[in-house]
Amino acid sequence: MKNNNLSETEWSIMKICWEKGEATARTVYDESLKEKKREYQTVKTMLDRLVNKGYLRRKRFGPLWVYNPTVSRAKTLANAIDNFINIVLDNTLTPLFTHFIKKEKLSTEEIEALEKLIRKSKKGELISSTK
Amino acid sequence: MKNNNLSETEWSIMKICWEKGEATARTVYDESLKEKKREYQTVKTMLDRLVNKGYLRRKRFGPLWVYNPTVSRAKTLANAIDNFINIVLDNTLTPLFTHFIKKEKLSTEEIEALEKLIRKSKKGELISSTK
DNA sequence: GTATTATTACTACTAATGTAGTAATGAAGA
DNA sequence: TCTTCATTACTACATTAGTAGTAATAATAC
Repeated sequence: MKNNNLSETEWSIMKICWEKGEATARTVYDESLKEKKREYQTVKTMLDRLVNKGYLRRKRFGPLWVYNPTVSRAKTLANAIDNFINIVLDNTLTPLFTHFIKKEKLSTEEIEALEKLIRKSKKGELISSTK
Repeated sequence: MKNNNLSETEWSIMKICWEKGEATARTVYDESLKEKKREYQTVKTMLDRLVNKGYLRRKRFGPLWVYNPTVSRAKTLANAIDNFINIVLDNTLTPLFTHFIKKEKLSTEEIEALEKLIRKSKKGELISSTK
């Protein structure tokens, strides 16, 4: 089984692809320049790798290829979050929350999401994660 | 500047080191077996790499080396979390919270931490993160 | 003190990641 | 149609990550 996780650079390319929906290599390249200086070929390679990893699909449009995501951003995010919590946090969320407490930079939107989370957890059957 | 981020395997080795405080290669190896089958040499290489990356330090104890962390787990976690939020989540926390809402598996301890977080964010000056 | 065992040091090899060059092909202008 | 420019295809190369083998050395058991 291969490791198909996204690398740092791949994330930034995927972000652009999700935003655009459909895009040519050129478009992605131009957009990616705003974030970091990279050669066109580098971006191209990333796109092709992402196709290989199954995150993107490409279709011919006359002479050029158009790339578009095969997986939703939400789904990919969900995986990444689970993965991160598993590998780094050892499946405990408390360090994460304590971290936020220290930083205490939450938008109203985020606070709302949090309150919703608490309400839901309190009334619903809550699966206590030991340790 | 080198990329000194911890890889997946390195995280699991570091976890053991943090837990033990001080440990010989052998100890770490034995402990790591509980989690996954690996050769002793593999673990040894990881330990040495972690020394190179500056996460571990080693001291001679007679004929053998004893490894111990140079950075606290909390600090390393904090970095990793920031990094993750930056790279994957694009600095928005909402997807993270929505993810938890979907899963709704929070321990009482975690809920407590969350409530504390909300209280703190509400009274303190809250820096609204746009987007 | 010699054989056996544990530990360390050194080395190797494959895959993944980040970066990019060059050749080939297709389109488009003159 | 010939030249030029955009795009794609193919290839390369250094670095990091994951895995581990072998040689050397130190300890320990008789």
